[in-house]
Amino acid sequence: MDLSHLNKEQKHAVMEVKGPVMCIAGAGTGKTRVLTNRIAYLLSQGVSKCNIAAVTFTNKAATEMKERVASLVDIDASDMWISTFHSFGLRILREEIVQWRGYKKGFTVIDEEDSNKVMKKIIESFDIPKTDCITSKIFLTFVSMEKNKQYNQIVFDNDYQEEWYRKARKLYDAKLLAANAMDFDDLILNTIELLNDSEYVLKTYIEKFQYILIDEFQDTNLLQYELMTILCQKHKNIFIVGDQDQSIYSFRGAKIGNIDQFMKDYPDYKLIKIEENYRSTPEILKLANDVISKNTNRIDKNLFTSKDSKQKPLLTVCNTDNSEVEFIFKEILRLTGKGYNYSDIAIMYRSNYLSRNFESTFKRYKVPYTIYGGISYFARKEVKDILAYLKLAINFDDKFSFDRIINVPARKISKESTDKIFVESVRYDVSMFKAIDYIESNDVSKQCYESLRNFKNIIYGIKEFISNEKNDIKNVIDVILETTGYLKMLSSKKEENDQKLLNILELKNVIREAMYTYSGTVIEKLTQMLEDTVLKTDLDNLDDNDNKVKLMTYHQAKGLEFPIVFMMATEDGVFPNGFATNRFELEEERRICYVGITRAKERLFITCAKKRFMYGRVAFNKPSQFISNVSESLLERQVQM
DNA sequence: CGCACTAGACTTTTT
DNA sequence: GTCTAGTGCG
Repeated sequence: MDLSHLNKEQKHAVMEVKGPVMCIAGAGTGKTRVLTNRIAYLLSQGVSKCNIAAVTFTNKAATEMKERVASLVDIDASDMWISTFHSFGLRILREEIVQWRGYKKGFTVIDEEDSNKVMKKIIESFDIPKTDCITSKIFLTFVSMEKNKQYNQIVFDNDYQEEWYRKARKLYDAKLLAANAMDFDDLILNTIELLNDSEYVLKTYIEKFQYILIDEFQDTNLLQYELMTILCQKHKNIFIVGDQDQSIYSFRGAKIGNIDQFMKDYPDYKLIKIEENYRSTPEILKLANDVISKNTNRIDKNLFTSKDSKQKPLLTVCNTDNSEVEFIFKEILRLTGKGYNYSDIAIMYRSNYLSRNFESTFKRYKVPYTIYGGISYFARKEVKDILAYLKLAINFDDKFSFDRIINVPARKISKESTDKIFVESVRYDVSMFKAIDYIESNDVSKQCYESLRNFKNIIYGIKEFISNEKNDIKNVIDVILETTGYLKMLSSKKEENDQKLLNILELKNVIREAMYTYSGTVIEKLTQMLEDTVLKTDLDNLDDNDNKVKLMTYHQAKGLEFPIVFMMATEDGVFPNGFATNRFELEEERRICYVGITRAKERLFITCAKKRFMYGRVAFNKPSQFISNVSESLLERQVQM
């Protein structure tokens, strides 16, 4: 295999295939290239593709990795174990669980919204007075912390809270199990437990995964690391790539400490540092290096580049948030006038609300733009509603889908009536859907009784449509829209529901695509697609090469690069965020800043405003300490008139 | 059951 | 300032 396009360190990281390897790859040093080439190299050395596992954090990264491996060695990589941590766990669980700890084959995975609904019902059932310390949100964070073994992070306000939490936790587990459902954390936790429970399963997978690769290692949490540790215990060919300076998810449980743990667990590990950056100009890199050098406990590294010099990053101190927007726009117009495309430009900020100022100005200047953020595609209410009909038609046992749509659109089926159905379903040990048959006409209102019959017919209608292989399967979306009355509901307020309808119709494309990507009968393909959508946040193909200015948070920008980057609202209290107080939190903010700077390839503009409207008040902010502490020579500075 | 109103919150969120 | 979840009324 040809590795001549790699530099010395990259080559080393690709070819050092035996034993534990830690690869420190700074921003823009070709991390993905190393990973994909390493997998390709393994394959070219005769390693079978089923003996390799590679895990990342995003679907996007996983898809990209698969595609690039496939093109490097010209194989079909679609069935390779290259996936997100969660899909990885799910795949093992799906393959191995027939009957396990009460879980049955065909279990469902629920998202945070569903978890929240479950917890809310539990707290309601306690029938205790409302308090600030007993909310579903707080309890769910506790559940997640417990599942992730972050026991030390759980701090109860008082005994009362702890007592109710313990009860809630038990009920939460029981409800999920009864519904044959797992939450996101369970996908990792249960995989570990299953491996612990079953000698056979453990043996299968530790034999199987001869080579393990972990991407973005700095963002792994305790459980994810534990899972991979278990799996590589036999072959110990574990390769981790990461950059502790880009760890910006500790609020989600990411543990930079896993890097130290790795060094302890595998004392004979090999360290490979990749420091040559292929992305940014020397001026941008110098600033990045200077900013991040103020963090403590780093494995020291110094990015360098052989790229040509360009202008220094420019800090502009603006008077107000509005004049900051003006400044950025004038620059955008100037740059596009010089030949840059809109798509070369990204505006980045710490918090989503900061994008608000831009919308009206973008429209006024007629500059095309996309603001990233907000609710992701598969989490949208209307999308989930339609999918719930499809899920229920395929699987009558899907309690979460049943609850979701039994009265959406409103069809006079009250909460009391659904409670009655639930009672019947428990009594006869059948699904909620089947339990409708046990409801007598005098149990509920006449309206409700009719609606229930009708509801059954709707679901049977959908089932019939998807069972007939002659039908064009993507049209099931039209069938659902029509028969459920969903279309009628949306038409009532046309203007504001237009986008919703478009989102729903986009599902036709999703289904069409699924017919190509999955195999089996139509229903099998649909089932797989529906299982996968829980773990998807956005439409992969929606990330575009269209000629628009992109606006996003630094978190969303991780892994991306742009010729021109504007870092706006770089002010103390905004960035670093006012919530960050202790040293640990400030260091994470500084890493976010580092991520921001290193997104830029050619030009970096940093702006701040002396006066800003925040939360309906005027705030007088100082320029961010991250930037104002930087040595004089690294930055061009200007103050707006 | 569904709408309208009010209180309160208000970083980041790969799954 | 703006969005949300939760309450109360028709």
